[in-house]
Amino acid sequence: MGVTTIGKAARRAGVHVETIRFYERRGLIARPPARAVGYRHYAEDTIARIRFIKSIKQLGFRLSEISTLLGYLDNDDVDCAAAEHLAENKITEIDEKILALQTMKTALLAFSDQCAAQKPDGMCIVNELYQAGPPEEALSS
Amino acid sequence: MGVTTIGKAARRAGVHVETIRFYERRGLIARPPARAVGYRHYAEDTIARIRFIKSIKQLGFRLSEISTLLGYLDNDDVDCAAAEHLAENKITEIDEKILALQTMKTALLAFSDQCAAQKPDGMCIVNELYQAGPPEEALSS
DNA sequence: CTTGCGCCCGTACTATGGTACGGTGCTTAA
DNA sequence: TTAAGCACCGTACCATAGTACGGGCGCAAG
Repeated sequence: MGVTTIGKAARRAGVHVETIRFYERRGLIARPPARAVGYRHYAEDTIARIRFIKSIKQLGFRLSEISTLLGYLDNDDVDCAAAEHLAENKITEIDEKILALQTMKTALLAFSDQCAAQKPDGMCIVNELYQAGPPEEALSS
Repeated sequence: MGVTTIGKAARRAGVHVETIRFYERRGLIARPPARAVGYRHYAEDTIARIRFIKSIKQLGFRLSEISTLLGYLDNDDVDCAAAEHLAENKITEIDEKILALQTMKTALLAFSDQCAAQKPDGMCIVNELYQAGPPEEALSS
């Protein structure tokens, strides 16, 4: 029973079988040393590695970034300064996304308000916005 | 000079030529009535429509959603209640995204702090996190 | 009239993170 | 021993919003 096949590994790591295979293709985890015996056998540290990937991913890192990070780890080449740097860059990135979303939200709220204010005549501002089009000078993509 | 070809239309609407063609394929805008004369000619309202798409997109709506909205508009089937509903759904969606990002940010900040605290021995917590793996019970995807 | 830019079209490719499929083969329990 | 159930593999596909490409023409200016 002790043989950890890909299915068991997937269950233990909390991912799908296909995800493990996908990570192998991407080079995030090594594929077990060929099937001399039959099926691939997954070692404990591989499972830990998959869980690590999963948890880092939840911090908003892309697989490509995780790949780089794992490269450092595999070479014992991670110091706190580098790790902090990664984290801070990601925080900046996240802040930018939040800001963009908040901008959208503000605009949507303003839109909603205009909608509510204009109800009496039954005509929605969407119609006017559509028929008029936004101002011509708003051309910066 | 008055002939608005796709290139001029694109410049005036603030998008790329390929984007217009892409929108045509998606059915967001009608493709001008074939080229009897030669090149396609873009009417003013088509340009306004593209600008409308662009501005709605900036509110966070997907092209598929914009497509639906345009369908309503084309049938004069938009009232304020429906428009407000769309906006509110989108706001909810945006709030969820913001929340997820803020969760990430909090975790990253905690991570950063731990990094800063552990500097003395030169070992980064990333290494430990990696070698230990996250707790086994964290299996809910 | 010819050069060259712009437009035509379908198709393929980009990034992202998987998910699905189909045919074969190993493995294990009844 | 045999059938069920995983595992193996490559490849194709999902959504998203374009972007790029290549070959073939139109059209206008010089």
